[in-house]
Amino acid sequence: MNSTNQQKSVGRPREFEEYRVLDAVMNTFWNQGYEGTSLKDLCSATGLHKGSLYQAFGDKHQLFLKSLKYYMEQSFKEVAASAYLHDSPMANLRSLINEITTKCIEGEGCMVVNSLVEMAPHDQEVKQMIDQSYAMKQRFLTDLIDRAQRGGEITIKQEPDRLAAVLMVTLAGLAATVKGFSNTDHISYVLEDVLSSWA
Amino acid sequence: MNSTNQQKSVGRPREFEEYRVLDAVMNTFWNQGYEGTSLKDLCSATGLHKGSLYQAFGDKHQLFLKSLKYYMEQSFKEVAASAYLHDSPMANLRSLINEITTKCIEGEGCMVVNSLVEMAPHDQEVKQMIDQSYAMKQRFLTDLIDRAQRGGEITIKQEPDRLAAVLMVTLAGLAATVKGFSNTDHISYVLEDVLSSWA
DNA sequence: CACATTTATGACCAGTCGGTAATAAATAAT
DNA sequence: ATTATTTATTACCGACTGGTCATAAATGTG
Repeated sequence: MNSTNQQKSVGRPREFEEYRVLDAVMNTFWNQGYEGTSLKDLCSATGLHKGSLYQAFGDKHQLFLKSLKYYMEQSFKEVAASAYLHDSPMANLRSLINEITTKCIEGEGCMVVNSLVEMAPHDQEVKQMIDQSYAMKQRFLTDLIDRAQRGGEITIKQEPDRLAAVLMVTLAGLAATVKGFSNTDHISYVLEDVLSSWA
Repeated sequence: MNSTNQQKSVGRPREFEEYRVLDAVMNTFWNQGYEGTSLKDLCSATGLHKGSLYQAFGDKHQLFLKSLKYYMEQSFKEVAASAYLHDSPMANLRSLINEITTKCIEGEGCMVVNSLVEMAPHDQEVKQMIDQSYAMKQRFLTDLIDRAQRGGEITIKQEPDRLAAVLMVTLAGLAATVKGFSNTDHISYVLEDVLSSWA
C-alpha cells in the first residue's frame, strides 16, 4: 500500500532503507557466492545486525532470493534501454549486446550466471527464478533478431530463436570467462564477432 | 621413481589407490563446489578419514587443486582423441566440439568452468591453473580452425584465434547453461549452429 | 502518562567447520 | 624379537556457522 518510503505505522521506525540493504547484500553474494558468504559478511556489508536482517528479510536463503530478484530487475532495466536507441533492429541489437558486454566486464561477471553455476542444480527456487529470467531475455533477443532478419540486416538463414539461443549461451560464456581474465581486451570482441558472422 | 603401484617402501601400506580417491574427491567438488563441500563430504565420498586425507594430499585447498588438475588431465584426454578421427580438419573440429558438448551435458557442466566462476576471482592458484588450461585449449582450437580455413572448409574471414575465442567462450557458456536445463535438447545445437555459421 | 507495537542490539545456542595430535596398527629392516 | 617407518583411527581443538531469543530503545496511540 505504501509505495513511497513514508511510514506512518506504529512502532520504532526502521533506520535503514530497504533497497540500500538489498543492494549491499546483492553485491556481497554477487562476488562471494552463496556458500562463500556468511551472515557476518552480510552484517558488515549492510551495517545491520543479523537479528535485523532476519526480521526484515527472513533467513539467509530468502535473503539471497530477494537480492537475486533485485539484481535481475536492476540489471535488466539498466541494459534494456540500449535496445531502443536506434531505428534499425540490428543497430539496437548491437548496442544492447555492447551494453551487456560492458556491464559484464565492469561487474566482473553476472550474478545470474554465478548463481546458475553454483546453485541451480541443487536449488529448485533459484533454478526457477533463473529459468523465468532466461525465457524473458530469450524472447527479447528473438524478437530483435526476427526483425533484423526480416529487414535483411541479418542474412544468415537460421530460426531466430536458435540464433537467440546462441547469443544467450555466448553471453553466459562471457560472464564466466571474464572471471579469469586480467586483460579483458581479447574477450570484448567475442560477441561482436558472433553478430558480424550473421551479416 | 615408482611409476607403477608397487610399493616396496617401509611402513604400513596404503589401503587405498590414490587415483580412486582423487576421482571421488573430484566428483564431489565438481558437483558441490569448493565452499559447498565439507571435509565430511569428502570423507564419505572417499571412505577415508580426514587424517588420512590430510596426510596423503594436504589440506582442503591442496586437495582441491590436485583434483582439479586430475580433472583437467582426464577430461582433456577423453575428448582430444575425437580430433584425430578424420582427415578433414573441419570434420575433426566438428567431432571434437560434439564430443565436448556431449560430455558437458552428461556431466551436467564442467569442473573448470565451475571453478572459474566460483574461485578464480579470489584464488590466484586456481586462476593460474585455469589460465594455462585455457591457453592450451585455445591453441588446440586455433590450429584446427586455421587448417580448416586454409583448406576452404571455413569460409568466414576472421583470424583463427578470434574464432577460437568465440568457441571457447561459447563452450564456457554451454557448461554454465547446461546447469539450468532439464531438457537439454535445445542447447545441444548451439555449438553446431556456431560452426555452421562459419561455413 | 501508560501502552501497544515495531525495531535494534547483543547474548546465546547447538552444530559444524577445517585442522591437529596422540595413539594404534601394519609393514620392512635389523 | 626389536626397531623404524608409514598409515589408520580416533579424540580433540578453537573458531565460526546459521539461527533464536530476551531485552532495550524508539515511535504512534489512548
